[in-house]
Amino acid sequence: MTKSTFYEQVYEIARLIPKGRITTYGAIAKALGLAKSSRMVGTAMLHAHDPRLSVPAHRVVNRIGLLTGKHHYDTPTQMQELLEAEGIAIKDHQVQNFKELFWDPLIDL
DNA sequence: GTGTTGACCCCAA
DNA sequence: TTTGGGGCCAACA
Repeated sequence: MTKSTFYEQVYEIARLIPKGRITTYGAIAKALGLAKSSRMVGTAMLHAHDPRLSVPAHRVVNRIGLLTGKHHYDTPTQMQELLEAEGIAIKDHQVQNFKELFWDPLIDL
């Protein structure tokens, strides 16, 4: 944990996201003590495309539940498909019932 | 060692 | 109410 980079920390939190739930970049950043640097979380997710990391990046959205990162997937619809496969409804690239599906990493801690 | 970039967030007009 | 701009910090060239 001492030598792990900031990205590793983000991946760790992301892996804790329960199936069928989602969280936000800001929530993860805050959990790491960098509430003002939520951008780093998104950047970390960009590197999370590696399957070995087992990071459910599709469960991470911005604060309004918008699938901002879908454009970085193989196909623009893949992120939405993955979320819908877990029972999360998507409409206009936005997560429906976002408030209910939202999972705060701080709670798990 | 310096500068640019970025899957964001918050505040002020 | 909507829109615009600043900030923040780590990784990369």
